[in-house]
Amino acid sequence: MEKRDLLYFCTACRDKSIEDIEKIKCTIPHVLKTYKKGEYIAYQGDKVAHIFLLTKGKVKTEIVSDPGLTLHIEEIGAPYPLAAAFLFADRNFFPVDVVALEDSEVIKIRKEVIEEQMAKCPFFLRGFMAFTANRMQFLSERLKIFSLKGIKTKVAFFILQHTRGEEFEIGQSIASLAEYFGVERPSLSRALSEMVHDGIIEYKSGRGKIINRSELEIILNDV
Amino acid sequence: MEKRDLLYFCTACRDKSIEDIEKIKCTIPHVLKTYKKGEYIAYQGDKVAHIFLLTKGKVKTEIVSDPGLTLHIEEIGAPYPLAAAFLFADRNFFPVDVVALEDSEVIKIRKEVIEEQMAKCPFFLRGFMAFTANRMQFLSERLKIFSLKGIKTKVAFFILQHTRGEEFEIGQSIASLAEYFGVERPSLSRALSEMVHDGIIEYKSGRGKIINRSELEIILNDV
DNA sequence: CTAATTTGGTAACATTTGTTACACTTGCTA
DNA sequence: TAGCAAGTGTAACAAATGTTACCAAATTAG
Repeated sequence: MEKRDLLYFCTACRDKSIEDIEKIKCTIPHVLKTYKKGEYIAYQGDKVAHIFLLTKGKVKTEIVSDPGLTLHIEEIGAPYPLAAAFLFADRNFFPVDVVALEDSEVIKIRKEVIEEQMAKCPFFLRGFMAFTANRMQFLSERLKIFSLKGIKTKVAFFILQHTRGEEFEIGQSIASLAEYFGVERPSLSRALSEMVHDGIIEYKSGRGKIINRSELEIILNDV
Repeated sequence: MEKRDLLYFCTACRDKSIEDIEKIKCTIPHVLKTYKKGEYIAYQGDKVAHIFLLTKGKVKTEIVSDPGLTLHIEEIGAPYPLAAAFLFADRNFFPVDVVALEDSEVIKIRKEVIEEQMAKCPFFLRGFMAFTANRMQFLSERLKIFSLKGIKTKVAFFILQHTRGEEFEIGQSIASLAEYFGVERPSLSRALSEMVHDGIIEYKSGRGKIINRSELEIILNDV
């Protein structure tokens, strides 16, 4: 473990060199644990009393609904704070099992220690808040896109959000945009083609232009 | 404004009587603003430097993509903290306009003041963290449901999440469950009927029973 | 420069979901 | 008790999206 891992949330430490960080007398009580591939890091229903900073390795989460039958949920790679959303929530228990997919390393910091550190170090407080706020923002945006029905509606929303003036850039491949929307690539491709055909937008190789803005609005407001 | 509004996030104050709260010498610098119906509370692109506690009234958010053409996003009623996700985020500007739908009252507290208060009062810190964590949890769950393709998949996930043993309860009307899933009521109704017909579950008036659990798992893992 | 790989457009068809309308139940109210 | 409203199941049809396969364009590797 590097000391930097422990100061993951501290905006003042994040960019410091390893040497500088060694000099800081900022001590945070914690436990360092290593897990072999296949070991359980946390169990469904466990109370979340620590931050779990995954510093090395990779884990998966799964729901066990019946002995022998498990349901895979997602994979998470280091470095990442596990269970950050649960530590301070009213329903503060693990909704899933967490299992090491590779040999992994986890720093566990007690909730009370996190609270103290936030009270003590403004940079840590800001870093922690920034982490949760950024994640909330990310989730909000994705949920907004997902809640829009119809691929053209998603496209219209995306374009209106990513344009100032008349021209927009997709900034990523069609394939990854389709994944972002949660639809199949050919479906997105078809929707785009139809919108071009209908004279609503122009589009070519990642760049586009709004032709009929009010039509875009209509697509969106019809929802 | 009630003083309680100002201590919205403080878990120690939330349940106190108005009289008790009056006795607390906990002062938080703030600005109280009132807006007439139709007035703008914040503009798209504004830097978010305050928490906006909506204490009275109702607001809407909208994207203005072109003069005269606006896109309605959502309505928010008091009491609710506006822009809580943006205050500490790296991208800390309003993504929307915020407009008063009724005569409204807003408490504005500067970011620095919030930080100080969190450092000073553990109850405020916890309350604030609980608010953001609960919201993150809510968003995560909804996003999970939305990201599952196919109504039966959503149903399977929902059931496996809401059951210990063999029996489950929907705990809400089919209509509101359909809304939660983001699908139409008859579609959900059809999916349930088919699952009953296929011998996967039993279901009657809000209560159900898993008949073929492994089939449920298959539906989910096929995704 | 050419071949190989990736990326994107398109078409035909299958599947899912939405839409609309109606019947039936339940609980409540006049 | 009759009548009304809300909630639900269902069916026929329409519309949207997924699936699969193939080709063309763009990019990369050699």
